[in-house]
Amino acid sequence: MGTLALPPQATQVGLAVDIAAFAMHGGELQVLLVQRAELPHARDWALPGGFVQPGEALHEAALRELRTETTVELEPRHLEQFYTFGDPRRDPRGRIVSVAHLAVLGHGTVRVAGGGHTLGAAWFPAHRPPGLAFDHALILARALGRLQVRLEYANLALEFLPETFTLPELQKVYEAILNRPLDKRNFRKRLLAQGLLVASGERRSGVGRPAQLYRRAKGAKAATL
Amino acid sequence: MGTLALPPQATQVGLAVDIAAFAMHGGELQVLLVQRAELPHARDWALPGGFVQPGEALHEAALRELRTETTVELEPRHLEQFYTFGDPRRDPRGRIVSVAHLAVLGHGTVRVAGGGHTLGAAWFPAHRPPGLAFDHALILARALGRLQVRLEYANLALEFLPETFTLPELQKVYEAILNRPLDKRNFRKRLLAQGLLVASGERRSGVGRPAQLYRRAKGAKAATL
DNA sequence: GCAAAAGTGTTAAGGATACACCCATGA
DNA sequence: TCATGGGTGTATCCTTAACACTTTTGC
Repeated sequence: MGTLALPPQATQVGLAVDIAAFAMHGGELQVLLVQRAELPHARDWALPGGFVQPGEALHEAALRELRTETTVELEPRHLEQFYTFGDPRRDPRGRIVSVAHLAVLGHGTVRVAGGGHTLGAAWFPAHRPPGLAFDHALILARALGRLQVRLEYANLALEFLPETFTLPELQKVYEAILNRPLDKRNFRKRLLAQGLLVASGERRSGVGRPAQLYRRAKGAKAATL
Repeated sequence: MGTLALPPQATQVGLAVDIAAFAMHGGELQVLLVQRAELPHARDWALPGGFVQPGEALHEAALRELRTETTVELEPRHLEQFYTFGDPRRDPRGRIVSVAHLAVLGHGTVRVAGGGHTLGAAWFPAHRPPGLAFDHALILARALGRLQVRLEYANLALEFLPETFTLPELQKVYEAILNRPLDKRNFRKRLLAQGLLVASGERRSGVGRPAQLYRRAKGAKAATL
């Protein structure tokens, strides 16, 4: 057997992950951003992210960065890698390649605080973010596109909501992600026809007529890949 | 201004690209493989690929590796990144992260030879490849899945064919990629209804009735992203 | 009883599927 | 004239989109 070391032509690069983490609140789709403490782009807002550690899988790095940079309360309900940004000049510090991830944080994951080497963390409207550091505006735009595509043929919308929810609430999730209104009757027909939802019998009261509560049907699995 | 060097926590990893390059011949979808000359996995077949060089964009690295390892005759008609494989143990030599690419090589790109540090290069049936080195069987499987998805809503099938082609030829491309037969009448209706093809007036003769030749309609753009 | 939000059905159009025979050419 | 592959049309089903009024509750 020969030696199993990295061959000499193996260029070493900095490997990072960035995470576009979404949640619903205030009836709007929000994205989680951190305020950078260091140069370059000090005090600018950016997607949470950082360098992958030795021996760490990519999705582990994404989870760790999310936790340490933003003090989110819950585990992401969905996490997937969606594109790798490797333009040699995307970061002025040198060659840093970023594997971008899309995360969905469930209902209630609203309180965030800066952690580690950031000045803070906060939610921003996903469809009209502030100016972002590096190429993060591009990364966010692609994450939104991916989220919209996933929504259609995975039941990803459920990940934004608590265990029980009403159909109007679910529709608001769809509308916030797609950024356009949907017809109420067609929406209900389509969702119920999929058989992924079951009525829980309870009703949620508030102003107006109380709404039927639903939960994910047994055997309906979360979307992966 | 502060210094703009890589921060100390930036783990350096080996960054590679691997390419699943497809073409049609013999009425079958084929994938281009190279035979490894070096350990690990010496003499095993693998996807062409290699390390990204400093200052080189990811797609440039993919193009370069394709050229130097396999002596293909033509530029790829389509090239896109589709997933990044970063399991810390995917390569016994150390931490090597691979950005996997999907390539379509046009008609006529059939003659290949090994180049650089490979023992050879050859085409294999994409749906039943030989045993592959590293995690390349997984990468190939995902590339096939992506190719099938792309086929539907991009006019990617045209990239497999010469400038003019017949509808039966185009149908064979679809069938080879989807790995199932399609109805001739429905296929023709659907493709012609899209308005992406125009008859060239010429006909191609052979055994049986000559077939109408088509070409891509002006203004029909190649699929990207 | 009024404001506010939930819930409900039908129609029309377009797209997808299933299916069998005739046509043009070369040998 | 026969073998070979190219070319054509229709009926059905399903999915999607458009569209307005009634019901239930809290105040």
